[in-house]
Amino acid sequence: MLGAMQLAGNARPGDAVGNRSRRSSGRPTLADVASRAGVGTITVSRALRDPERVSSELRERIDAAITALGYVLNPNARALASARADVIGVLIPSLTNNVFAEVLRGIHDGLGDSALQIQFGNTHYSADEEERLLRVFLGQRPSALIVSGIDQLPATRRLLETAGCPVVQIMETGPNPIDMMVGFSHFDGGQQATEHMLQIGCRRIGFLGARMDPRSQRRLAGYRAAFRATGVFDELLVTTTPSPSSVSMGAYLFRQAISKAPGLDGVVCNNDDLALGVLFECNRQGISVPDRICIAGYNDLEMMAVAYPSLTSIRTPRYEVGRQAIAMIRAALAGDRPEQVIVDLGFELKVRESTTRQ
Amino acid sequence: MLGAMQLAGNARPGDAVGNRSRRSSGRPTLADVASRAGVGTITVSRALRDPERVSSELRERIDAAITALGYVLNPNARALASARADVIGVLIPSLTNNVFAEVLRGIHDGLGDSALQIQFGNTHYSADEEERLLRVFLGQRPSALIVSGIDQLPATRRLLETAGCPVVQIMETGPNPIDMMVGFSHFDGGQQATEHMLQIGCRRIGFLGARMDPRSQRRLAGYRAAFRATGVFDELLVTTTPSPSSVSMGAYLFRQAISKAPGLDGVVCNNDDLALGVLFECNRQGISVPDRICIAGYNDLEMMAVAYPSLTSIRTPRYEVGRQAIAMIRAALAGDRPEQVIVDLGFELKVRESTTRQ
DNA sequence: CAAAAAAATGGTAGCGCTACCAACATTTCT
DNA sequence: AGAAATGTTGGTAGCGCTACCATTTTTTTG
Repeated sequence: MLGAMQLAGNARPGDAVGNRSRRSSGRPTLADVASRAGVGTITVSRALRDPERVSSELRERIDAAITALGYVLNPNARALASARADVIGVLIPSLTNNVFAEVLRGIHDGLGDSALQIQFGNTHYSADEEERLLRVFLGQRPSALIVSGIDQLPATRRLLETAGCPVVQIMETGPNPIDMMVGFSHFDGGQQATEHMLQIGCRRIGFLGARMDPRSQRRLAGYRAAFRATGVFDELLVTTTPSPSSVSMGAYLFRQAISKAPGLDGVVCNNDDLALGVLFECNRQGISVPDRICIAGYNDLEMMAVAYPSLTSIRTPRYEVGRQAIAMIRAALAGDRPEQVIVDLGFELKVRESTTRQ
Repeated sequence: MLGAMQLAGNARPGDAVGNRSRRSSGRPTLADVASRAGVGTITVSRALRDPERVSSELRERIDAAITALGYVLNPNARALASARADVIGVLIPSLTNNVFAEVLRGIHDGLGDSALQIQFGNTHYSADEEERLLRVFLGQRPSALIVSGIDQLPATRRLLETAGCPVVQIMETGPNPIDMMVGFSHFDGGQQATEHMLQIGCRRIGFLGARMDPRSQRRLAGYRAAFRATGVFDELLVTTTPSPSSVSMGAYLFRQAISKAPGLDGVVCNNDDLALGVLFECNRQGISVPDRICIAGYNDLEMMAVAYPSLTSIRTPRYEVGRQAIAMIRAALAGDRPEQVIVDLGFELKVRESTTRQ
């Protein structure tokens, strides 16, 4: 087994680190670096955390010792001693969702060369699972927490409020932030897409929604609001399912919608996967897009602009949400908490061929 | 700031945990649980790790104390004391890639209710970044490591060999595993897709590839091999780019291919995004699929079956790779290392409308 | 130039847990 | 019956680091 190879592999002959006690990991420690550099352990610790506070001469000797020994700091020991881990806990509802994958990418990029690490948890769109994971995370005393949405359970909210670290709610904005917020309005997005369709002459606009998490619900609410102002609404126009979203689900929901809502001339979709499914189903049934059916998606994934016909969508700043969340956390950890604790990054309606009638 | 709220929030009045030293975190510790239950600390520790080894009477008293105090184990202290963290390091080349998102999902599901946590790193398809992240991970003495592919740098490989924990290379299989492997053959997949197209009568089959990481290279090699056996090959049929893959890149590469390789009658794509881009571009240019151009993708994402026409693809067991990797790790950690250290999960050619000519 | 302030460095005592050994209680064996 | 094996429990000494203070050195100030 590999287990046996560890000592053999790590014990460098001629090294200052000789025969240690059985409990030791065999790796060089801060004390090893200190004795090799001829300084106290605490000075090495300082040189690592805040090089400015150590004279340049000692700093050089310490750096040399670190590279000579191949020293790597033990984050567990640091976390234990300082009662604070350099970890940001991130709670995301789904992994297979492109949208959150891009948020995660933004988070990673925002970290840059900071020592912070990401620990992330997948809540599977379950508030209970979110609370369970949060408790696990809090046990590690994270430096900061990022949670998705604004609909935490009351108990979860209390946990977050007393977490003792910066907390950022992402993907949405709302009135009562736990601490900070970065997102955009899903209601407005749903409304704007629908208004656009009404404007180009659609009258019987359906709404297709899968999963129907709180953000989807708000998009649907925006859709309804657009009708209140302008059009004639009919409950049969709304077709939703609690099942997860997918391209095939888009095709399925469209088939349902078209059979129960006669005269349908457009669909606003919960997200881009559904919209793509609708497009394929229209192609398959020989329904012309946009002449007979207009289509709008949500999120503006990369494929939307390439599709034929290209698909109208609401461009959401997913990557930017991740970056901004980290920027706010880093500012807060550095001591200068942003005075703007609710950041609305907005969205943009991208009008394309699927809603362009001449 | 929230920092100030922590003590206020966590100090439950009337709690056994009273005025602790300033350094303490304020949370109940193992010792608090032990004294409340009237047992030694080590017994609580055992009750937590291996309940079977503690009498049922003490176990109940300990459980009661844990819930009464709201005790949460400090993983950093555990990791420090046992020189081993309950963490599995996962190194993945991309986050925005659906394929790896599903592997990650499989990994998470495979974990089930075990105490293991995932720490994952994004290598951005860079071997140097992979090595850097690996060093960071090794500093935490993970319980196991999962790395993508089989093309690690020699130094990275050495680090993994001496990591002293189970290591699983995923997504590919090959001759010299560092420790264990779960994957499938990309060469065979590329070859099989190409052979299928030759079989249905295509003669001038192009290969479109983006990113061209090692796995893509092997798919391309399989494509070439298929020609060696049957068809007449022409280097102009291959169109690749080091840029990341995307649907628009598929459309772009197809435009290139069709202009430089006259008589093109089919394309084998590196992955499904490219294939979808090709389909859209064909639609846009009025090129009939499959009558004039046949299309095959790779991975068989969910949308492939729904597209119109539906798209042929190689179904790869991504989710299963993640699950299997964890299963092997759990077995190894439990002491019974699987005797089958290289697991080939295979793939399946899904023939659909885009390569069906009557 | 002495006194005060600031900067640089070190010693020591934990952080909360587990490895290791020891002690005792209980069962099984000869 | 006593001896040996097994099971259960606890004490103690760290794991590798940082907080807190003490000490020494350097700089600034009146």
